Formats: sequence, structure tokens, C-alpha cells
Amino acid sequence: MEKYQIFLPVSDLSSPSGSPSSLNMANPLVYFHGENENGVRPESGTQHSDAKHSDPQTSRVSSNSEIKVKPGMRGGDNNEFRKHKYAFQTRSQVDILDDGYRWRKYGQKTVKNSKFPRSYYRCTNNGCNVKKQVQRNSKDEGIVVTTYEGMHTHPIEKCTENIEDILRQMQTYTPFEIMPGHYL
DNA sequence: CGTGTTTGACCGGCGC
DNA sequence: GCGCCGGTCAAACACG
Repeated sequence: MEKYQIFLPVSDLSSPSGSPSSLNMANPLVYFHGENENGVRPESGTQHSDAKHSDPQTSRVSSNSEIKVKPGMRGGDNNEFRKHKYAFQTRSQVDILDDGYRWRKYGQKTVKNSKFPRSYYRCTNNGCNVKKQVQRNSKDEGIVVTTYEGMHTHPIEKCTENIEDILRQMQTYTPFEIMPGHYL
């Protein structure tokens, strides 16, 4: 039995201002972090000790890059319409929350700035190219950052009790999100 | 046997 | 051009 608590936009994930003090637990809303069409790229962190938040710089928001397709990009899936990218943080003991969809893991990488690996999942439904990344916050192991990319082309398969509200909110918020340059 | 995970290799972008 | 880094592939593996 898992308990989730959701808070905080992920845009401040690793910036110093996103320190745990700013986590507002009293306001368990789901925030979404949309993405710029141009794919804002955080300057590659040159030097960074990992989880120790050593360095208060305005660096590396883990704003995800490339939403746009590049011609000749490998990976096959024609992600021409893959623009929707939403992220939120949950406080959970398990990395993978059961959100009602079925996910197949296709990769795991260690990320530079975090001591926890990042996992890559793809929706197993046929023709549904939704992906998600799951990564545990290295500053606070209790926080799991989940990033969804794409929109499901099929109805949800099952509903768990806890996550049902979250999904309802997702569907509510989704139409608002896609404004370029709009950050939380 | 079908489905999902693990894990090293590979690919492409980017900075130096 | 080289090396780092994040994302993906795919073969091998685990499990029901």
C-alpha cells in the first residue's frame, strides 16, 4: 500500500531555490511543467558534485530538452506530435507509481547530478508512444520525480484508488499547459 | 511461452 | 575531432 503526496513543480528540481523548505506539503496539487517548443537546454553542468547541492548556481534545471523531432533521429517512433511533457514530484517509497497504465522499462541511466539512476519507461499499449522518466531526488530520497511525455491514445486500463484523483487532475490541467515559455 | 527487466552498446548533441 | 552526457536499442535474462 503506497501513499503518494504530490507537490512542487519540477522546474525547480535541482536549483537551490527549490530546497525542501519551499516544498509546500499543505498544498498537494499537481503541477505541470510544460516545455518550450525550442527545447530550452540547460547549460551542461560542467562541474557539479552530485547530491550535495554544493553550489548555489542557477544551473541545471532538469528541463528536458528536445521535444521536437530531428530528421534522421534514431529510435523509430515518429514522435512528430510528441510535445506534451509534464512533470511532477511525488513523495513515495516506491519509484514506480501505479498510475493505471502499463509501462515497459526500456532503459536506465545514471545521471550526472544525481546519485540515483533515471529510469525510462514506455507505454506498452500498441501505437501509444507515451514515455515517462522516473528519477528519485538525490536531495530528498523520499521524493520521486516523474516526467510524462506525450499523450495516451487509449483509455486508461485500470484505476487505483490513490492515483485516481491525480489522473483526474491531469486531465483537467492538460489543456492549459502547452504555452511556450510558460513556466511555473 | 509471453511479457517485462537488465544492462552494455550505440547514437547524436554539445562544449571544449 | 574528441570526450562527455543523456536517451534509446536490443539481446540476454527472469518470472508468471
